Amino acid sequence: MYALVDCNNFYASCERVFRPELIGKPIVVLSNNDGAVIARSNEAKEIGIPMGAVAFQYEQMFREHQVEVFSANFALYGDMSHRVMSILQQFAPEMEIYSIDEAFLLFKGCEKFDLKVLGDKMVSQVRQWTGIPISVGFAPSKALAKVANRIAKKYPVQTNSCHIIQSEESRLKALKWLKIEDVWGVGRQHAKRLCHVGVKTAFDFTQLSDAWVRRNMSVLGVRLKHDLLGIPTIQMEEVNPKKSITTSRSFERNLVEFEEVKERVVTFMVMCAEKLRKQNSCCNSFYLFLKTNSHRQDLEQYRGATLVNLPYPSNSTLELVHFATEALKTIFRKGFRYKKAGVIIMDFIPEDKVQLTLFENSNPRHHELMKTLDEVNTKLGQQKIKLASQDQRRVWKMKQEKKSPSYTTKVQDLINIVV
DNA sequence: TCTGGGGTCCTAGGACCC
DNA sequence: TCTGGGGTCCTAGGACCC
Repeated sequence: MYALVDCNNFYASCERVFRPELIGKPIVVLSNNDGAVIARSNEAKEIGIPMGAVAFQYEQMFREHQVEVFSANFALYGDMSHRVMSILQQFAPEMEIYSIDEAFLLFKGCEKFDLKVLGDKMVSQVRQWTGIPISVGFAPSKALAKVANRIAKKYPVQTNSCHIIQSEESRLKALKWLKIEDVWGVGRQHAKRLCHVGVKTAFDFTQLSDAWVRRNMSVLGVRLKHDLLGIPTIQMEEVNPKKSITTSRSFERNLVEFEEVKERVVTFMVMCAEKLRKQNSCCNSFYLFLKTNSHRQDLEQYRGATLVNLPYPSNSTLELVHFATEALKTIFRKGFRYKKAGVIIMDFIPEDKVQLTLFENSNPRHHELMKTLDEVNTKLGQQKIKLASQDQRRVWKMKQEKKSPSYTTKVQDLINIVV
């Protein structure tokens, strides 16, 4: 049996752990630059605030219902996620961390255990040790565990936040209950097409022929169908090193000057390179893009992008920044108002398996330099040592007016308890 | 004024090989 | 009437996830 464990309204719940007076009150968490709603407490959902709501369009609603608004605090969420995962790990022989707030557990060889008892214990222990509410779904396949989890989340009182799909009867009942657009792996496009052929529920989907599903939804669709039939087909996945690393941001205002954009692009590449070294890889190529604000029909639009193949694999910040700056020169056009840019590094190889080239290679002296740089920045805080080409004035420029303290990752932000 | 960020996988079609 | 057959690799675009 598999379990899918999912934290309820995760970001909102994290904020609530340290502000217990907000229990029962509507909370929303905003994206970077305080742009859009990316998490909502149940109370906020009930008021009718949709996912992705644009913050400035909902200001009045926030005021009217006294919605507590938070800027995203990813340091807090990442740390809370880590705590939850480390507790879950103790319950099953195998775990796959699927996202910041979800994990699959595989209970291989645990046939003697009473899953309901185990599930209840997960819920109460995570709640007690971290303050985060979770839901648990058990089933014979990953896709069905997702379904079971949804039921647990939808009916927390009846299920005690833990639902099990094991019998054929419970499987059919669950699939007939689940709308097709809510099935894991069925997005908007597939839902539309499925609707056209009369598929309304997950059960209807399982009645389609493999051939039709293969033709219209590729092998992924076929795997999903079998998983929903109760034949475990979607496997547990190992934690693989990343295949690409992205750093991109919308700017808090439009940027016009090359130098301004360059500063940002350099910083994005610095951040990518740090993550790249953390997984002990070098990259062979990167993609650089910049764009104007596509929401503004009144302004002239431009999207520039370029794929750069490096002459040699590298993870040196100095080298990568150099190539990024050169690449930016080729796509930057004067006269546009830029709203967003980003760097995606890819084609990784392990650091210790770099093939030397005949004419040009990564500067070997950079290796030690980067090691020292990473050590200093780890010890003394991010961006303590910067390149001259980065912006020297401030680290964060994003609009983040309602950010909560980093309660669990910064000593200055620890909560005080007065007895 | 104001609209997120970071990933993965699959497929079709073109270019190329012998 | 008829124009070989069997491959690989790469890329862009589309779909999905959180």
